[in-house]
Order: sequence, then C-alpha cells, then structure tokens
Amino acid sequence: MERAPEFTKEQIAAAQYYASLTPPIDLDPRIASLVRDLIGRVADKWTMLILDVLAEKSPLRFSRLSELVEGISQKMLTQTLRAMERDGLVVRTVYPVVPPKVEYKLTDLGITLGAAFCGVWVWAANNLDTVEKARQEFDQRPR
Amino acid sequence: MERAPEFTKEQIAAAQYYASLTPPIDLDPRIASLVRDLIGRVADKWTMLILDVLAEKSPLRFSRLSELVEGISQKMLTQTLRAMERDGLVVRTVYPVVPPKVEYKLTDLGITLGAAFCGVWVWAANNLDTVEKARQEFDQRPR
DNA sequence: CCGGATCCCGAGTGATACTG
DNA sequence: CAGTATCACTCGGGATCCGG
Repeated sequence: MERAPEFTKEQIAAAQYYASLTPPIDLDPRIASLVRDLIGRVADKWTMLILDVLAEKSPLRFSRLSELVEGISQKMLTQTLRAMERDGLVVRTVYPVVPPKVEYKLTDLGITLGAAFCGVWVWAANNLDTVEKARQEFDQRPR
Repeated sequence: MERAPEFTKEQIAAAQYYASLTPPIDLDPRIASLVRDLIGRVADKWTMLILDVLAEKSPLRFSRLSELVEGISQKMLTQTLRAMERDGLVVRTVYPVVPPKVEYKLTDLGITLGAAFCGVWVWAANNLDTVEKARQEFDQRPR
C-alpha cells in the first residue's frame, strides 16, 4: 500500500517527453476559438472522470457507472453522458428488457480523448504532494 | 490564413504516442481518490484556458489576461488565479506603483501541467470536425 | 427493479458598479 | 489598474416520481 503509483514506463516517458516540449502554440484565430469552445466542453470534471472509468472498463451499465464515478449525482451522470454521446465520445446501447439495461462504451474518438488526458493523470499522480505542500504554504502565509 | 494548425512535429509525435498507450491504470485506492480530487480542481475550463495563455506568453498583467482569456469575468479570473496560485501553478507579483501593476506567471509546476494538457489541445484541434459532425448527426436523430 | 425525468433548493457564476 | 461588493440568475445536488 506504500508507494503505489505504477504507470507503465512508457507512460512516464511520454509524460516527461511532453513536459519537455514547448507549450501549445497558436493556430489560425478562427480555428483557435473553435478549439477553445471544444476544450471548454471537454475540460470538465465529470467528463474526465467518466472518461477515465470507461477507459478502464467498458462497456458499463448506468448503475455501475454511478458507483464508479465517485460523488456524481444521477442527474449529472445522465447529463454528461448525453453530452458525450452527442459529441461522439460514447455509444449508448439500450437493451429492451425488463428491468431496463443500458450500456455505455467509448467510441474510438472517446478512446483517443482518454489517451490525450492521460498526461494530465500522470501529472496529477506525480505532483500530488507538490501541490499539497504548496497549498499548506499558501494557507499559512500572512493575510 | 488557410490551414494553420501547425504543431511541432514533436508535439504531433507525442500525441500519437499517447494515443497508442493503454488508458490510465489503477493506483492505490487512497491515492487514486486524491488524484481524482486534484483532477477535479485542475480539469476546469477556466484553469485550462488561463494556463494556455500563460503558457504562450508570460508574465501577463491582470487586464491583459482578461482580454486574452476570452469570455471570462473578472470574478472568475481572480478566483481561478487565486486557486492556481494556492496550488503552486502561478506566481503573483505585485509592483507597489500607482496605478497598480500585478503580474502573473507560471511556475515550473504550472509549466509541466500546461505540457500535460498539451495532448488535449492537440486532440481538440485534430478532432474538431469529427465532433462537429457527430453533433449534427446526433441532433438530427429522431427523438 | 433500472434508467432517467422532474421539481425544489442552495451554492456557484456572471454582469455591473464601486473603491484603493 | 486590479480587484471587491452586490445582486440576479443559472446550475448542480437530492429527493421523488414514472415508464418499461
């Protein structure tokens, strides 16, 4: 239980590689604005969390998802899944049985987004205590 | 103005590399929960957008930031910058002059987070029209 | 019984005005 | 210029209801 992280060596290497790159550079202004819009929708707490559990295990039923995505309300789960379906990130399959059974799984597009977010997960895991330390320091600074 | 994307070859390569990786794998449950918390705070629309403009050009004054981060209110700008400062992502420098001058720049930690988000930006730029097409299709599907 | 739609309420967000 | 204060409003969470 001590350590635990455990990413593949490839993931670590990729993260370090990313970290060595220059930051994002600019695009055509019109496209850039569209990209920002898209980022705005996709850079959402619940979207990322849902994406993550679906990336690990898929397909999943609605009820299983609400267990695995810790802290989410049914409302936001439904809502976020709908948006993700609309954006082509997940497919929703309804089985006409009783009791109802609805499964969600990532599309190929969703999988690539999950992979893109991978760097953020690695970052979070690696810098957890750095951030924690920064917070404590900040909170103790004189007002 | 035609095309325009233009990422470095290294960025493209890194993105493709990421996309080829397996999705994030699990950690120690306790740590995983902390990581999720951190993701929750950092995977925020405004945080990403601010991070991006600061990554491109830094340091920036408050007023310049509010111009560059399109659509943000002063309130959310202040609030998000404070949170980012607390998390050790940005440094805030106050010059005791009149009129006031306050500059924000990324810390090294902030730079690495920006780099980690890079994959998402690349994804968004690459899949813009795929998403747009998916939306149109979805919206036209019978109710 | 499961998936999810609806309603209500409190917290968070945005626009505007104001201040050191 | 860089914020804070105020207020109206939207959005998210929880409980409840419902159709298959």
